[in-house]
Amino acid sequence: MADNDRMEKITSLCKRRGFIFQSSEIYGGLNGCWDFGPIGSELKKNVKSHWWKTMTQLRDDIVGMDGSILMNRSVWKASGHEDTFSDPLVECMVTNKRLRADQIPPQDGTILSFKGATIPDQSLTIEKAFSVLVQPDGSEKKARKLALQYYRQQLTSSQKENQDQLTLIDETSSPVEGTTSYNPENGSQLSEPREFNLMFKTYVGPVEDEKNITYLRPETAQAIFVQFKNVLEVSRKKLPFGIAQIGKAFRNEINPRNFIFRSREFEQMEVEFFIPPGEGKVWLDRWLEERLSWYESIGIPRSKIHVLDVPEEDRAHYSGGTYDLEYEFPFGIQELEGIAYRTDYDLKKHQAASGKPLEYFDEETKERYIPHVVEPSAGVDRTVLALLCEAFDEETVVNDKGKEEVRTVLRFAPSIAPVKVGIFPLLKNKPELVEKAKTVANHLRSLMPIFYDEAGAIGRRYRRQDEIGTPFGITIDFETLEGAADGPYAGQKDTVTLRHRDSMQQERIPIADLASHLLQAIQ
RNA sequence: GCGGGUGUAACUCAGUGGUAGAGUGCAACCUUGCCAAGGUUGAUGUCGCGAGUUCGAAUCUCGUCACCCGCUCCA
Repeated sequence: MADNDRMEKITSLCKRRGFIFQSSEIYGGLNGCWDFGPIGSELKKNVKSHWWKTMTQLRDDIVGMDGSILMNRSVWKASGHEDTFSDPLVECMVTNKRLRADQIPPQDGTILSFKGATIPDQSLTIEKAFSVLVQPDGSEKKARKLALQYYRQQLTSSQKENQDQLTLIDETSSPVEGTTSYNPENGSQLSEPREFNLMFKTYVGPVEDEKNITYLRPETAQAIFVQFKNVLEVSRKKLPFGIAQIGKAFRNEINPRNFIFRSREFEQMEVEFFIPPGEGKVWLDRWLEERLSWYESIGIPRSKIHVLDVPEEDRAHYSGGTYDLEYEFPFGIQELEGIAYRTDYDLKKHQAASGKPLEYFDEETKERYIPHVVEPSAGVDRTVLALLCEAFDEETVVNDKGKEEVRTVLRFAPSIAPVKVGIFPLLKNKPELVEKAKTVANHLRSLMPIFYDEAGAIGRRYRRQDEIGTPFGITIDFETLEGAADGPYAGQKDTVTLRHRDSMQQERIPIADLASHLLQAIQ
């Protein structure tokens, strides 16, 4: 299941070869933020263009848009984000479990209060007040045990040696009715309520005034909903039709984890697909199939994707059905994409809050209604990570001297590989080879991302490209200049060696055929 | 947010109070006729950051930041 070793190798490769760096690294980084380097940004760009092309260019029923990250605060009030993304939370002081302050039931009982605890031998005293609620049917003994547990957690590791001798001081007790300051599960005192806001708050304009508050968008979807009417109007589409968008979103995650998997700033690729009411389930299943075949097309096989039909109790409040597409990451099976039937929840909310009609008039049935929505929502960064995990391979090969060694290779599908072809003169110290290689490089450079490399032994240059997943290598050798020694092009000049990343096999091919051959292979 | 671990060159890591190291990689040159070859030379370090203790700190103490693991959280 979890394979930490593999994940570390991938992370390390990403840094070493310029896929992904820690954000603001020279200042110690920033939790939950990452930068894409030269190769990584190319890979990410390929994922996005491939998605964009599939969603817009290759079909007639989806148009694109690019919404702003900052929006009128009313958007977040109407969508429900301001309420659900921001809660006063309290924490159990013993278990650190977080609870919503407004959901604690009032309780009766007796409060046992302590002024602190002490270890007499070490003349060590913790002076922190702590109290426990003893429920009418509860025991005081248990309450004291819980208090001791709390004080033990306050000890430093060196003080913990004699924690058995810890005793409570100044116990007092008083009855109480209807308190919400204690954990209903164990009676522990709760911390003061704190605001937990998962949205990044900011001010529009230079004045930090309450009325200027808005948020960095926590999802791109809302930009689409609030522009639904405009896009419908100008695109002259009829239902069912969709609006696609790729863009950044921000969530102040409590605990970013797993490299770029859960970060605070991330990029989403979303379609809001508008449909007549009653067609939700049908389109949900159609989109599931669409999306699975898309992942397949970029090199993530269906067998590696787990489709989770999210049970109703786990779904978002607005959802009338959700599929989670999960990928087998080395750190576990985790969500790549959510396909949610959002019903007419969002448009209905915005229509009510803005007072602007967001209805659709169906010319055929002469019905007027608020469209329902099916939303395939994918994470760009997660997809990139899945591609890296899927592509990463360590292959044992026998080297020149008959010794076994490890070849690290990223087996990207050619269509998404950051660099398509490496171009090498066999030897650097032969000007005719170098000159010819540069001519070939310049010939191909306008057609695809190439990498020209003349430094070091040819084998090393091949392996360097293997590590960033370049599917093809072209070597200009003496046969290029003097004519092929044998094979179909025997005697013919201007042929090169074409080397394949996965098999390491080589073939001869005329320079004149390179462009068309490669362009076809990287589609 | 809690607990545990880690932080030294681009990467992997050694270095237990006294001059900052290795392997790999990188760069240049030589050699080299196709899979990380050989040789020579070279560059790169605020030892994560900040305080403290000390004549002296990569090393000890405290704080802090980041990453990893386990919880927790994930509208």
